[in-house]
Amino acid sequence: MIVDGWAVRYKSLRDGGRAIIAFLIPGDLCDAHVALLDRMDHSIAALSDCSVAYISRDTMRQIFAENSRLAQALFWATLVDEAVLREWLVNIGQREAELRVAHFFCEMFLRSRAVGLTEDDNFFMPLTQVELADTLGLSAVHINRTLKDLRKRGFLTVKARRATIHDVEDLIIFSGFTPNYLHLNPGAQ
Amino acid sequence: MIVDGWAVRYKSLRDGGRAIIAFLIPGDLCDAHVALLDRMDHSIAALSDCSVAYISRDTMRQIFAENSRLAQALFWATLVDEAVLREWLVNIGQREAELRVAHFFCEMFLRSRAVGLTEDDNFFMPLTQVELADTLGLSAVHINRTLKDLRKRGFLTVKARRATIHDVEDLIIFSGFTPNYLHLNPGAQ
DNA sequence: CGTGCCGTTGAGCGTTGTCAACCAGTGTGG
DNA sequence: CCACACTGGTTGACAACGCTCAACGGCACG
Repeated sequence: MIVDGWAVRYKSLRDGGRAIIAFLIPGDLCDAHVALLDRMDHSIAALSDCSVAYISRDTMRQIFAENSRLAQALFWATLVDEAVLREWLVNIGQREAELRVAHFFCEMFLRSRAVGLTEDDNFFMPLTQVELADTLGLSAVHINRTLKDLRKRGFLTVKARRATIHDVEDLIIFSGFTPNYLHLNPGAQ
Repeated sequence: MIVDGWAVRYKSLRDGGRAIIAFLIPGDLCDAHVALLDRMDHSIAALSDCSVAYISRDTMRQIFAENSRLAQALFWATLVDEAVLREWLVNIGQREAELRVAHFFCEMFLRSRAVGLTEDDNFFMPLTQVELADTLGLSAVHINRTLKDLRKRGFLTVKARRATIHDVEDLIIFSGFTPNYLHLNPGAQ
């Protein structure tokens, strides 16, 4: 489990490139897979200095054997991961560049805020433009131009590993963001 | 759980369109979510006549409480779903149209074969070109042209709700397909 | 003071989308 | 039995979004 910093889930491509599949921020489980799917089908790397907490394979199995509430919580976390992945698929498959980037920043801002990592309207966002490109299925050059446009329109600014969202409500409306997929009220029912 | 036929997981878009997120074929669990995430963040629909088996919410909870091996199996199935989603993300984000379509047919062929639903080199594939477009983040027109190209190159043919893969090995190499993400040997460790 | 990474900008090109027309197959009602 | 409508597939022309290549600027680091 990530305790501090950002990590990244990615796949390497035939042509030497890489596709970024998810970002892990504090509070996220990063490797529930290993306990069950023994072959990993992707890689994980730190993006900044990170602290992580280990949960051993045996502990995982014990949880399933002895603590059904915890097992359900783990299952729940995985289902949320899946929901996020589905939304990324929509974002990348259907939205054009400007909305795509805006949507991504909406998500990361709300997720950061949910774990208390925002300061007013800005948050820790350590990605380079190349990394954003690998994430959003765009070229680095186009990411650059798109960020410029979003800045010019007054939506957001990225500087020195921090992103500032000038008006979250505006950005949510602009990008067509629907926060429900994040299932941010944990275990709610 | 789908027993017979194809179903589809999708999200409706602001502009009236829809994004297709996954296909469910016989053997797939379609709604483990409902038992835990009470709000559904997407929709499911049948694409052909379908038979389904119901597992009640209570049964799901009982499984977690009383049968850790079954709970693990459910968890495992969800992790595989997630792996497929990740690969779709790569496919749509990084590959150009022809490879994208080829990759998709590879996957559906191998998944169908794994549940014994292929006949030699062809299998049930009920999607229209519009549905393929909503799946792969391309326009219907471009799907049409791409299928034409793939046919001309001798890779695959689609006709009357069946797809024929002329040489799976060729198609796998062409599309850069790596089957490991499907985790097709169930429960292996 | 160089070296290297990251960000920025311009020019030209290519893949893919849009619009529009048309064809083939199928089911329906007169 | 034959219009008719409807759905799905096919094709062409043109526009646009995003990519590639290339050059350059700022900044940190050794």
